[in-house]
Amino acid sequence: MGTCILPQNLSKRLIKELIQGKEMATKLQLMLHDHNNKPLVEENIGFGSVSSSSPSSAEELASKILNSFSQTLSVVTGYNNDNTINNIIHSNSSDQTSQVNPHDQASHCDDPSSDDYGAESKIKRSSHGIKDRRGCYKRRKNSQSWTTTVSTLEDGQAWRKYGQKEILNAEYPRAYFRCTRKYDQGCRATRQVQQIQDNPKLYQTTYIGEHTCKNILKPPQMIIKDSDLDNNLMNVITSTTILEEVKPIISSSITTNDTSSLSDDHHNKLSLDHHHHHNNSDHEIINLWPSELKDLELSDPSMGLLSSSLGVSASNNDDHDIVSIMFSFGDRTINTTNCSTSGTNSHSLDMDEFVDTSIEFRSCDFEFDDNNEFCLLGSL
DNA sequence: CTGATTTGACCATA
DNA sequence: TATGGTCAAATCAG
Repeated sequence: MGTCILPQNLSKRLIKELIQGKEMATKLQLMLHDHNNKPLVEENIGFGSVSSSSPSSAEELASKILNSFSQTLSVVTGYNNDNTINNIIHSNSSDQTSQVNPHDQASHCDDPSSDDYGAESKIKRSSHGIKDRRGCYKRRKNSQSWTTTVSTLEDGQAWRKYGQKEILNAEYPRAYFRCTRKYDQGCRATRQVQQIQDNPKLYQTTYIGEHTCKNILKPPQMIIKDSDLDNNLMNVITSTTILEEVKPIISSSITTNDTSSLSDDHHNKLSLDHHHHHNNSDHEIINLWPSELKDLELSDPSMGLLSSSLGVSASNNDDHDIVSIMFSFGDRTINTTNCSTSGTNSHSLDMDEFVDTSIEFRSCDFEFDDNNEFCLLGSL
């Protein structure tokens, strides 16, 4: 697989929408400010026992939304300028990592009774005289795989380590992980992790196969209807602006032309994941937040990491392009949609789920009028 | 044959 | 008890 390239029309649409999102966030910030000519402050904004860096006011929240838009915009524009996301290497070609395919197997171990991952039947070879079936596996070929360089072993997914091996000409051993749902759900996703020789603080992680289990925590997803985009999409844009806590653990390096955007006052680190999920024939669904965040939230749901994310989705077909951006905070979401059809544009910012006892955004809509001006419908 | 990958049993920990 | 790491052994693949 080659370098991911966002199609130009889609990237333009994406950037445009991000700009509009940024403008909306700016106006939202102003609105919150103008309400009483001073920032609104809520004692309880619904983050539970938030950490010190969680937003403590609607204004701060708006500010962070704005910042997230800015950061995401920087990444998108930077990415599309030179396409240098070096830490994501798509590979279906053969390297030292074996490529695997669930349906392309040949093994003498095709004992029907061994199907469905019955390995956990706990039959002890010693007590039953049954031949040890260790290592009796089905190596797969041509399965989708991708390699990324990360600074942590955590990726938010449930892996179980099943092996470690010294690799020839490599200073560090390679660790093998499988999905914890392998046996109860037959999920065949695996990953391999190996410290990078030149920089042991970084890990080269190779994901092999896709998760087919349902219990893994899934991020918001980008759905690309145009199957032609399959191989050349930048698939994840995640901003962690809101999540100051996770800065130390998110340091997947991203190279863009706009390096300043990655080292601003907020020290925001951005992480790109590449997790394709081909759910059906013509949709590509892409995870939108770094898996590091998922894991962190699992360990401490009060952090609200999963729900503090900027999702960007785009779809593209013959009739129209749709780009939507969704913010969610806890159980509240802001979804912006830009639908362009045959030269007409409409924009809306739906906040119907943005319900909070403190800020009461219930049933209010934001829209762009004919002049493309942002306006508020309903009332706070 | 050799190196890489996976299994299964065992063990540690929460 | 459930979950996950360790590791020797079995097996795959070149």
